Amino acid sequence: MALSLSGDDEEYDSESEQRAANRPKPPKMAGTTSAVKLPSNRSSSGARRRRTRCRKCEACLRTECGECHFCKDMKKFGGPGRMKQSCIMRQCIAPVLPHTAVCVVCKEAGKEDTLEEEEDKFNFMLMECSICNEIVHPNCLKVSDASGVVNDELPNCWECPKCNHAGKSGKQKRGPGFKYASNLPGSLLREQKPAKEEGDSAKRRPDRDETPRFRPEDPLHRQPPLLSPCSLPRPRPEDKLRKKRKLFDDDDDDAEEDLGPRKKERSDDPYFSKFLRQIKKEEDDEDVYEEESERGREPHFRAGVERRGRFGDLGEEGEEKDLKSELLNPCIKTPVGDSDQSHCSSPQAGPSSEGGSETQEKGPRPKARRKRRLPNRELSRELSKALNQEIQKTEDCLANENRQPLKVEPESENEEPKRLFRNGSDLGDQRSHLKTKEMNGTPWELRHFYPSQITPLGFNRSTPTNRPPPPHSPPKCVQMERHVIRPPPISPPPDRLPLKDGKTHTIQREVWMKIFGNLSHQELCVCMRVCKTWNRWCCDKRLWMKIDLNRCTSITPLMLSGIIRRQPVSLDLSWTNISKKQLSWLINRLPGLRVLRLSGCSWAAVSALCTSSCPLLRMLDVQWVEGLKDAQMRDLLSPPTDNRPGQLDNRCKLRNVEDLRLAGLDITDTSLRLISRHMPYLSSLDLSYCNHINDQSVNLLTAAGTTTRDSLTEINLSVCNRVTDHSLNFFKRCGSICQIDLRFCKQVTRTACERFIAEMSVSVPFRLKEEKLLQKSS
DNA sequence: TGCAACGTTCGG
DNA sequence: CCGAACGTTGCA
Repeated sequence: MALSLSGDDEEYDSESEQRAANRPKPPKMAGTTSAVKLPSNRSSSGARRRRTRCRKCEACLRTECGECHFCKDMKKFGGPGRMKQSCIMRQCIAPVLPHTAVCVVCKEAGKEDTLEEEEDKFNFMLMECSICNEIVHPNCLKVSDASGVVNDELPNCWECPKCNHAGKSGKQKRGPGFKYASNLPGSLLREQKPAKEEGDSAKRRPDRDETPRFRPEDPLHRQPPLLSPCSLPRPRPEDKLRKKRKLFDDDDDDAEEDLGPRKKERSDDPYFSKFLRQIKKEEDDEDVYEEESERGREPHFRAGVERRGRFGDLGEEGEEKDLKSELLNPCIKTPVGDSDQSHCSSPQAGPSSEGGSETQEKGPRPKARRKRRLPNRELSRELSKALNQEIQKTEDCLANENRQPLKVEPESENEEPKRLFRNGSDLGDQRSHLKTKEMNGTPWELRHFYPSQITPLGFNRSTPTNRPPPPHSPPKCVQMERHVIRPPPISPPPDRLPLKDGKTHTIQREVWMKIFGNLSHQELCVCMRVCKTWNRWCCDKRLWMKIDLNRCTSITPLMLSGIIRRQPVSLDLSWTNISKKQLSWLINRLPGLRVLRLSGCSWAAVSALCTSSCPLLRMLDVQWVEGLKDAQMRDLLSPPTDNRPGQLDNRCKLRNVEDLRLAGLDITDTSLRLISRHMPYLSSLDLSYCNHINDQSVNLLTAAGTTTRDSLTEINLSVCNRVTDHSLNFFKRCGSICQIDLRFCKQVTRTACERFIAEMSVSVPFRLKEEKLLQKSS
């Protein structure tokens, strides 16, 4: 077999062949060293060589989390050890060829380390073809006119000139980092269907167009109320949409605007412009930079993201859409291409392999080029690539050293996918759509006002149908679920900004950080596009303590990865269509999360909290969650069901919650009992619009022996129509209560409030801040 | 030699 | 289709 590995491979290879032909797998064959089975889709000459950890990337340097599925399986963590998989947090980002790999031609190992010139390095490094699996030194190939296509995603991986020239279509080869894809919300594995791999791009393109992944009506159906219960009316998404969308367009027409901020800075401000030019890497790779930036404008963001970003101070709005996308997707705008860093790391997650074939040679010399084609078969693929691109480029690239002296070239197909999402109609009739959602004559938009903002009349959500339609669970949305999202980076950024001349900028990182700290998220996103160093700096989690995706109608994998990358303390996913898998995945990777807002999401999604542990969570907002009733509250509050030895944790998963928002839920005293029992630190409780809440409920919360009696400082019972004056008596026993909101409680009278104030005045002075809104004075 | 874990198969 | 299982590889 054309395998460039150590001698013993021959046998196993033939064995593999046999196996492949004789499936199902025969029972253990004694005496043979059956090994790597060939992929069933194998259409080419060699068995694929297993890759191994790079041992350098952040993932490799991590220790096992001890909590993931695979860790729990490990013997060292008390598991049976059957799964034999690496910790999810340790999935190598840049799996390398094993040391034993040698060139199929000269039988020697990679020699790039012995060389200085970038080009030599490339010519003497081992490259494994993702199609025929041959491992060769590019220099050992005699193919003259064709060049190989380097797979950005994996070190030492390309489509060799032979295969490339023969027009074979490649399969995406991924390393270990991808192998658990099938176990994660973002599986990529399933995409590698052999049957689908074949076929030319010409065929695929229409294919894709026929099945747009983004259906115009989807976001409409899922449109949450325009007013959140706790805020002023927000501008309608469509108001800004046109403009914002345009920011993301990368059509030629729009390119100028698209590049907007950066270009402007560079041209308008001579100083800044000069400065930027000094930054190492940018100047030499101007084209690359541009291109990467363009490329970075990933199409899917144009799709679902409803641009109502509230990142940073969004008073100025305008570009929230851009912002939100960028925020979560900063790295893909990262300029790369610098020969000393970018490639490097190997798994440059660039768009890779399969897909179209219209790449063009730029120059004669580089023997290989980076593949720039966007896959045009499935959106999921685009997304996958974009994701990997993002992650790998910005994070890991910086960490590794492989070098590939390749040139980047423009890629026309890049623009392709975008069209899918630019259908201006997608959000076009939101307005009319919303109108159809009016209930009981109350405009949709008004349904979620807080009492102070609405007329409570007719606002009694007494039946489930009166509930604001929360988003349905996300449609079976391939693009959202097929992603490998890697753990957040830990590597410290450089202390100083490297400049082109080899020196570094005089201002230290911490000073820059202070400056960045004064910028809005929107501005940060712009800064992220300046250079890799800024990109990393601006991603510092201190700058992203709070991430707000409220009402973002489509949570994409890129967003998820962006979130993980920033490790926010506070995350607002209200009124989004996040799925259970996504949420679960997120929570498990946000160990420092303190504030989680999920209002208006579906119970299907929120139920992710049942299986995930977030011990640090202090604030949980699940108001208006569709389907969240007593039974679900029990699931939410009860200890994990996994009681295998070593997994036992009888404590409530939400035991540290201090602020709980339950507005608009059909919960009864049953839930309140659980809350009282399981949330000893509960200080603020929002039960507004809960129609089952009555005096007895208040009695429960304030009864002797309950922790809530002493811990509660704020309670919101507004628009709870079963609550009467009598409840006020119960509140007298609350030691710490500071605010009682009884606004729009039909059965609560002002007189009773005044009486309460009078009676309490002896010990704790209260006042009426508003009608039926009692607040402790001073 | 033993451990970690890759990549595939298989069962639900 | 998904995830558990496991044979075998790669390396210290």
